[in-house]
Amino acid sequence: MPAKPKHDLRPPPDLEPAPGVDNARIAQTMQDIAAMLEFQGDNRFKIQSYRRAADTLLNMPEDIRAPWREGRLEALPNVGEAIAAKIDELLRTGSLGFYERLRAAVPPGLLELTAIPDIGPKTALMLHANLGINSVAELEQALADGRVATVPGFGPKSVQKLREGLAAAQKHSSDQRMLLAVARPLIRGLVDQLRESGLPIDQIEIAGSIRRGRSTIGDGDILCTSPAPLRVIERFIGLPQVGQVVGHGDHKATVRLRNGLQVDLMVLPPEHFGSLLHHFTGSREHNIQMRDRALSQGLKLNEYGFVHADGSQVPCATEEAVFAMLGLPWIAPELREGVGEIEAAAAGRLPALITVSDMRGDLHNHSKWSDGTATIEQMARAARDRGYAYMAITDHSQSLTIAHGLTVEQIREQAAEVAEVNRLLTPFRVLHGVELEIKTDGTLDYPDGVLASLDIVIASVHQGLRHEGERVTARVLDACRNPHVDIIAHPTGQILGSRDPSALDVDAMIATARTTGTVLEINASPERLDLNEVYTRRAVDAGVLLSIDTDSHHPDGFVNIEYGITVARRGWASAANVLNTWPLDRLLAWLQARG
DNA sequence: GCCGTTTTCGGCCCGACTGTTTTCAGTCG
Repeated sequence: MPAKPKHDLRPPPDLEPAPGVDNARIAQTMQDIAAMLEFQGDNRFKIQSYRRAADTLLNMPEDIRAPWREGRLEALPNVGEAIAAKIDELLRTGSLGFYERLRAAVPPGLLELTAIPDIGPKTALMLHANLGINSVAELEQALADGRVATVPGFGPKSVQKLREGLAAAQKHSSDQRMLLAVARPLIRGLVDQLRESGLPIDQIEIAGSIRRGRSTIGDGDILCTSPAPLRVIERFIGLPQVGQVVGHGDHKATVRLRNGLQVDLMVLPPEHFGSLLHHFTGSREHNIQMRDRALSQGLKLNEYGFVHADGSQVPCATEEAVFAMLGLPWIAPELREGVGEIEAAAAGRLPALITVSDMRGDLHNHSKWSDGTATIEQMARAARDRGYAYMAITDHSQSLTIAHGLTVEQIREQAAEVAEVNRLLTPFRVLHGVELEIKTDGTLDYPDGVLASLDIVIASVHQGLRHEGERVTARVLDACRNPHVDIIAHPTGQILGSRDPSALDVDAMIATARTTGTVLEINASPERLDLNEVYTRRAVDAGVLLSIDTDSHHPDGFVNIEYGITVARRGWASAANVLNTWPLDRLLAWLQARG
């Protein structure tokens, strides 16, 4: 165990953390501190420390308030005495004196300038010192009237790059991310064009956050091996989807597609493929930890392979070879976030991650009876054609009028149609269920007697998602405690890119689900992916069962299961953690026992 | 500011690309 000094920052047991101070908020503060220290020309390793601490906070599998309460902030990776004290101050008071003093010292508009491509702290400071520029608007003005060209070191090409960077930043706000389900097909299209180009391409793969399966994507990475890198680069930057060539060299090109997505291509000779793939799959924190491990074994690691102390080089043609060199088994890309996967690999304790082929059915789907577009039979046949043994029809309940929720009478009628489809398709099984509204007053949308007559009940919140945390949490916990409720669907209600998660206390829901035996859904719709990977891992750690469902409204929807599986894998889930990997008879017995 | 299978000091991941500063700093991933 690490033997770093411990200082007891444990808060008094009755001290409530400041509201709104969570992992993301503290991480943002740390990133802002790093940026402001950069402006002050502070030690770059100190700056890096704040950035690494921010990464830790964003990727760690638990809520920061847990280690805070237990006095073990300093046990977190990249958190030492000084940063632990700052986290503690933020949690106790909701603010941080050190941060406020920096804010007062750094001109406020400079941070926003660094959001523009090719503007870092040095460039922003030059613009500020020479032209008094304090904001993006002032930069725009200075570019328009030609003053930027008068600053020493700013030649015509630099000015042009600033113009393009500013235009790109205004067109596509830099924090705007694209859904995995949108970005991945785009990048696959580019890969296919290169593969079919007739150029001598040895291997070509998508890397980066797309390969790791992040739910949203900031940019794309393609890498390939070829004996003729320059020809591949030239073909790439000439592809029709390319809107702007940001840069290109002997082994690397960066372009911006017409829709704004930035894509990097790296090309190396074939013997480097494994090293290259590992390097550009990342994440940054995973790579840093891998290089730390290499250094501790007297090796240097880069995208070309390993370098021994005597300078001799060891290229790796496969990723397995990269990991093996460090005494590790291959680690799945979804786990490579620097959150304990290297330690787990070294100890032989990597989970056997769930795969799409583990799934035996889909438990959350809609038909024409509510807001779906297909009949129950069409949905069932599509599920059966996927090789599933069962599916559930779970149309909306009556309160969700916008989705044509079913009255008690209608859902009773629906039972007959389900029975008829089951007669047609046996041994495939359609479970008759409902997506039951958890109403704004906290009650459920059907009486218990109706719920008892259904095969499966999934409960969810669609209305009052903006209720304050205590209220929305109480509604969900009450639903968990109803013995007829089997699954809580899309618990936080988030819509990626457009609707923030509700204020639901997810940890409280996980704790309650653990005692009530309620299953938590990973909704596989690409825009939901709710639970997310962080809460999935907490649920897995707590021993709470998951259900991965597509929430399909038409027969084509089942293919989205891959996105739910990706979230589950990023949450370290195995098939054993997931209800709908079970065979039908085991599932039925479990549902029967719940009543 | 963090960290330790060369441990409490002296390191810190590593390289590509760009523009312009003719030898390298800035930015990015």
